[in-house]
Amino acid sequence: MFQPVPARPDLVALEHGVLAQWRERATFSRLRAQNAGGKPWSFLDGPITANNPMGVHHAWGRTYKDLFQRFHAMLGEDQRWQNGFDCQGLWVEVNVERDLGFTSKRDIEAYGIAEFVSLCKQRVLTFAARQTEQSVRLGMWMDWNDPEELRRLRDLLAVDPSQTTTIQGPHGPITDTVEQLVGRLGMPDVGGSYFTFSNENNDLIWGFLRECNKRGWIYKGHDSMPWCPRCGTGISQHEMTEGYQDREDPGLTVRFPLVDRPGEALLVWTTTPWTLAANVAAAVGPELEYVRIRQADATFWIGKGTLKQSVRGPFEVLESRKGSELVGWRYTGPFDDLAAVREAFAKGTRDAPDVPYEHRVIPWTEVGEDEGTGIVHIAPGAGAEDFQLGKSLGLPAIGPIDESGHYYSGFGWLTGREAPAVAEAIVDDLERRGFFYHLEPYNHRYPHCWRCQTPLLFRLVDEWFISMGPVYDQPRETLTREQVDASLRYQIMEIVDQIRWIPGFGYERELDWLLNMHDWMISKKRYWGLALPIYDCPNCKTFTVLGGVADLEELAQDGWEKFKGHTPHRPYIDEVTIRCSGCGEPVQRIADVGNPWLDAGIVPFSTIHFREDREFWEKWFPADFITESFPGQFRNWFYAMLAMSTVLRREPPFRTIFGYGTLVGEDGRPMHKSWGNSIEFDEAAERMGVDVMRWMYASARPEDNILFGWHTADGARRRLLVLWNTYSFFVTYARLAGWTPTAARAAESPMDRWVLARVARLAAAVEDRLQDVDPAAAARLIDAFIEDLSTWYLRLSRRRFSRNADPADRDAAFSTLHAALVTVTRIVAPILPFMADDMYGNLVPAFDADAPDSVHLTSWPSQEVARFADPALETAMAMARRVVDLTRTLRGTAGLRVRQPLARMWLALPGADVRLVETLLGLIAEEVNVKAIERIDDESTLVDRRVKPLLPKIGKRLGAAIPAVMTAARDGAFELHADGSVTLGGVTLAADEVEILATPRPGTAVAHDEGLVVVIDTDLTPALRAEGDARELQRAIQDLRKDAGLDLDARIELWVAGLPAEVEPHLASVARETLADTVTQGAAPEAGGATQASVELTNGTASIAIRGLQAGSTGT
RNA sequence: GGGGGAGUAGCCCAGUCGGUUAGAGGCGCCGAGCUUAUACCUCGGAAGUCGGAGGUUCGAGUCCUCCCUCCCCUACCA
Repeated sequence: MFQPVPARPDLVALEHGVLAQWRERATFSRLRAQNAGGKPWSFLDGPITANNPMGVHHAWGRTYKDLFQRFHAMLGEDQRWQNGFDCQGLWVEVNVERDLGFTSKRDIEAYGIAEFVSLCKQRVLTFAARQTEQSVRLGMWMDWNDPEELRRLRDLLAVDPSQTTTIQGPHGPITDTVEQLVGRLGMPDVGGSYFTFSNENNDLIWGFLRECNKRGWIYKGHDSMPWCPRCGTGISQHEMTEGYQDREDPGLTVRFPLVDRPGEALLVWTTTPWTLAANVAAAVGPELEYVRIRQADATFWIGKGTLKQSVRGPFEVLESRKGSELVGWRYTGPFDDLAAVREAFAKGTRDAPDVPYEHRVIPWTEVGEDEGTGIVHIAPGAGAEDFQLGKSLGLPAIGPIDESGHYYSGFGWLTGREAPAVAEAIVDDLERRGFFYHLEPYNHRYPHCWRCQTPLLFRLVDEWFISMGPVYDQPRETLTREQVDASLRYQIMEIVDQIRWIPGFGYERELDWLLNMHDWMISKKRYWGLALPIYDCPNCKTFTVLGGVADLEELAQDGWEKFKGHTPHRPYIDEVTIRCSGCGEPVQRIADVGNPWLDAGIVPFSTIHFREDREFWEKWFPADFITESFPGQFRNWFYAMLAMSTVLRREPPFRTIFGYGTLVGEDGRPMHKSWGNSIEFDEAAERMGVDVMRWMYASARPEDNILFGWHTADGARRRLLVLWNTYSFFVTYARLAGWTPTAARAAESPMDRWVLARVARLAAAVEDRLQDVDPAAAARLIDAFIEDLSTWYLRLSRRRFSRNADPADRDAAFSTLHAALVTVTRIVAPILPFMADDMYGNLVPAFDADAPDSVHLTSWPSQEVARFADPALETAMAMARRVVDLTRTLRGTAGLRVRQPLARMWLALPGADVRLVETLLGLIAEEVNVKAIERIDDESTLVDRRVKPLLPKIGKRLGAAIPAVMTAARDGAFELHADGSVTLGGVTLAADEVEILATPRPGTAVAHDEGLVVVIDTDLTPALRAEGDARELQRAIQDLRKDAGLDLDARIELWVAGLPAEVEPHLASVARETLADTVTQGAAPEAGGATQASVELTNGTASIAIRGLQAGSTGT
């Protein structure tokens, strides 16, 4: 017997039960064993940052990852099932700093880098364990580490990283120091998720960097770079985009008095007053027009086009000149007395190093007039474009601030002060000294640190880059081999060409990024991350890039013993000096750590053992499939993998990339705790259940944002409950009937054959959609099927499952519904792993000793059910359903409820499948409660024929004659010819250029749709009315049974009073349908525990009462 | 600033090669009906200047031009 199933399931409890069962039965290990040796399907997991608990947005992507892995497992394909954690970088550092209450890098240095780095590792282990547990809860099947073991390693690491311990690997126990075991996580002997902080990961990046250096692509850049004063590090172009925010800055207009033109001054505008101390020049547009104006006793030079926005108060224009005429004018800078300025200027320019430099006007074609004064303040030490401009003219550069954003010494009263905070003081100072002109707040988008939201400053620094190569000003297809070989970006583009991008715009977007990106800045002046293997000799200016820790050991001069035994992280790695390849002097590693996208970009190599097991690597590389949320990844993970694979192999690291959008609250706004639209993963899992979440995710259109919230979840749950209710119905009635699955029997009735045909098509169609990476379409197909199964198959077949049904037909119905449900559980298993397995577990294993005990161990069912396919039957059934709809509409307008039987209806059917539809007439008649259906033929007086010209076929040919033809068609003014052609509107159309449809004659009570015409006989005889009354009576009694909470098979006593005589003949059948053992004409006895009601019938009101005969019946 | 996408019913959104009556679907609303699997489901209804303006065409939600709004990518305009 099937286990009883509640009508309203507790999905969360169900999920916990299934999780326990998977654990106890080792279901996942058995699946892996079962598919071992199968055709490989290589999924590569993009690492999730192990820095916080995972959120519902992660669950979206992880649902995709899991559903595709499960689907391919059902195809029998072998997989690696390796999850990944992203471990290194500023993300983790910032949180550790916050926990410690640190505000600057000085705090970290004081605390100790070794201890700080250890805390970063511990944090990663903490959240790797946490995310592992959450992912398991989501139903994600991966080769997970035991979270307790990760926490144990973390705790041991905190106490003493050098202590020895033992963990269980897939091939037996492994003993090593805690630090080394942590560094070996994810490697073949240790197993489990990969961690990007692993020794192997870091080491392979070193190899990649050495390869880049071999080709001359690594260089040290000296530039004005965006810089976060809080984090104390430069911000790369990749990171800038994420940090733009609206911000109000002081819009300050200052006067720069001209040295050679007494009484005249330039008006210059800036939004960063702190950079004025680094001013070197004032730029004008050589082609722009500038005017000299008089205001009170002062005269100013200003861009003509900026007068309106920049000049306050009345003024008089004195003269006008082109910008090029201003070039070379000397002016007095606002901070010329500062030692740092004097010192920088004393060195002169590149072209005249012996003559002290003086502030002057320089030309710059980029100067515009939309904002400011048309004269641009240039500070090469505090702005990127300024730096480039200064460099091209050989001007000096003044770098005013240190890594925490404070002025260096040599800046007088500014020294030691925080640059962004001195704006007000500088304004006061300038006002006092006569440099001030005007100040007003200015709102603009300004770059901020993506991690800590601090506004960025521009600072003169050295950073390390991988050159992306030249951008050629010509179409890609015209590039020569030599050009491509000289430019990494075009090499990557060739790789991008070989990848399938879903959605398609990802392809263009990646190419666009590659074409426009700057060189890849790989250095970060921080602590926790890849130790860049760059040894920059201060002595001879050559730098060495190592290709692995083995190189380091070989070249080590000093400090190897201090490093030995540690993972390749700061501070220990910094202890080792090597011999400079240029001059032989000892040289230290640069202090910088690496860009974290190097860490994630190498995983197509590091996680599949590129170095230590080439055969394995070749089996799994390239990945068949990756999927990630696309915001950011075109310039981050996707880019890093593409770049690294291009350098190392010049082949694609993955074949198909499936990107998806952003998860927002159900109000369409980003989730935000203070907006009340934010939902934590754990809360969602335990309140809505993860199958519901997975259904929402799978159904979402990936390229759009998904709206996630409790209400949208309710919608998804409703859909799933329809499936559940079908299953619950089946189990309830199978138990009542004592039916259990037996050898499959051929379905005979059209309805049974139809539902099996439907499920066969579903299996094939879902397979097709999932193979084509279109889960949303797969979910839509499943959704439509559930609807068909419940509201058509089951609705019409319900009586066949009842106790009174014909036993053979009832068996057929049970057998069919069982087969359909079992197949559906297998189809939905990848998306709804819990509900599917729970249903399957009840439907199958107890009755089939050969069947797997989990749906996830079954194979994809499309082959097995393919023989049920029957498209013609499906088409005919669709027509039958439309007939039923039309008939219901007619009954509604005529005020005839479906319970009221009708004598007959007439039906006009178009098309060729008439014979097939005829086999369905019985179904239609029963569903719409009519005694007989008559076909309407062409000669019928009930319908006319109508011509529908097929416009796409005739449009081009007829052109301007169309309106006349269409008017004639509408008016029915046409002439039919024997060969099927039609003349109308003065034109003759061939048979294949028109459709002939039936249409109701005006004035008839009919419904129609695309030539399908339904007419009902609304004439009610007394016999029909009596029969309707009987149905009414029967329904009222069933309602009473429901009210009384009686079991489905409880027998009852029935009393009926006031029943009109004409209904009496039907009483016996009413009693049979309502399981009434006794029927008494008259009122129920007083105080008999009976439930009563009254029923409105055609000829009066009847009173009814029932009493259950079955002891202790308290409902289902 | 440059590039891409989008704008269709109260909301989320389909809409093919241009085809005459704008609608697959979902949510919501109104009305009716059905029902001992389903506080569910079915049927019907209301409601739209297809962002705006021009153009091409026998015919435009669909193609073209310009404009408006939103989103995404990209960008240090001082």
